[in-house]
Amino acid sequence: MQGTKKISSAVIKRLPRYYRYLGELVEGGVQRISSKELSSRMKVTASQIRQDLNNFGGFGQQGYGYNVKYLYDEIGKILGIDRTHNMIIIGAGNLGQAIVNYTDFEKRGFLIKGVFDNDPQLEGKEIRGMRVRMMNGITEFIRDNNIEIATLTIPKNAAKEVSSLVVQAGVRAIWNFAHTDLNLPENVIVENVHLSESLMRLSYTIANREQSEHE
Amino acid sequence: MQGTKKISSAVIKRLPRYYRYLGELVEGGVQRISSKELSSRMKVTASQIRQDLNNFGGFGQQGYGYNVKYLYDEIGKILGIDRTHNMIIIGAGNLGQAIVNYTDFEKRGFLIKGVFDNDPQLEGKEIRGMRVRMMNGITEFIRDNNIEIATLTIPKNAAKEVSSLVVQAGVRAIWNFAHTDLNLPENVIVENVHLSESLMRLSYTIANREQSEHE
DNA sequence: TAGATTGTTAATCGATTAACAATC
DNA sequence: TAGATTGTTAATCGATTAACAATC
Repeated sequence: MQGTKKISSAVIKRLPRYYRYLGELVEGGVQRISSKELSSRMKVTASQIRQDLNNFGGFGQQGYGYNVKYLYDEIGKILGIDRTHNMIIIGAGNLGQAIVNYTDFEKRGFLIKGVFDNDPQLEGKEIRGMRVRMMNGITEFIRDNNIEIATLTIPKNAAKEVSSLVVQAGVRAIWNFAHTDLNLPENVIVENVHLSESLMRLSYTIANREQSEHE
Repeated sequence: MQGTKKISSAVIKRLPRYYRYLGELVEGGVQRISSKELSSRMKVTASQIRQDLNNFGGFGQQGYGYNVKYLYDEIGKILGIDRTHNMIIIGAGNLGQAIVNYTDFEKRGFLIKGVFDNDPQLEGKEIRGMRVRMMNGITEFIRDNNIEIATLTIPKNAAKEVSSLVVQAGVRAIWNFAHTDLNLPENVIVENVHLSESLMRLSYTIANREQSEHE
């Protein structure tokens, strides 16, 4: 329902964090909250919260604030987690297993339908009740199970090839943990999680703090 | 050496990606590159590359471009990976194990000195030649081993307490995989990796693309 | 009603892109 | 030298913050 206005990626990056805080408030039994109160908890400006939300419509009420549960649900809809998404994990190493075992994703509607690897030693291994499958049947699996998202927890040298393969089989989005950029058609959605880059940013900040401390 | 000018976080976020691309060029035996050529590979503007680099000094040469190896090394220094960082992993579940087993971090100078958990069943378990330790000795361990970074791969309900504990023991930076914000003194560096938020951004984009496709 | 707080416009601030003189 | 490409200033664009009228 958000019309034609383009939502900036800065806003989209913040949405899940709003959702998390509102979820905690719901759990805590809080029924209403003002942008001011929420801003002090989240350490952002109240102005930013109101601006962000108003990209999607007016969810609050003057003089009252926001109904926590309602706003939580609305942001859930905006984030597209009011429905389920079929997902596969490619790469059954520790990281792949960690994602399969983290049940919160399923709670949010991301249904893990299959786990794949190319190591014959892992074939049939059970991870949270799911047998690891070999890569050869993956195209059919994607079609038969209406897979929307493929999570890549594989080494970087295999990532470009595997991502092309699953996209051709019909996957619409890639959650990419491989330490490389993928080269896919424009209409394929890619969300990168580059852990080594995250660690380098941490390292940058350490190096930089030290410097100012020594001055 | 970067003087007093404050570097924007937008620039810092891009630095590791420059470093990755330059590393690949070094491996590929490429000796020089222009901002234009790099920009077309990385799909950013040449102007942005030159602006970003000039925050830290002039690394190029008019009419020539940049020496790949030199620029790679210089960005490495800026990122603080020209030296080693002692690190511990708290939480020996799949995610913690994945990080311990991912040897590239060690190659970049992030030395994993210990792995901790509070599950007695895991005590002494070997992960890449390292015994899992119980939490009770962690304060001494941090002091004795000069630990700079603590990686938290533990559930969110434990994260705030554990992070305070290790900070008090002398840790300067937290690499936080727990799905919560930590509440630490200003001088402590926190780098968050919130996987569920990443997945929600992916989901947002899916929901949003569908909409425009249907119009 | 009076007080509170939103939705929204205007002002400010910062980041990106364009342009070009300097110079290798 | 002529051509290429940087470093850097200026112009543009976008995001954040401030302010306030609308209204619950």
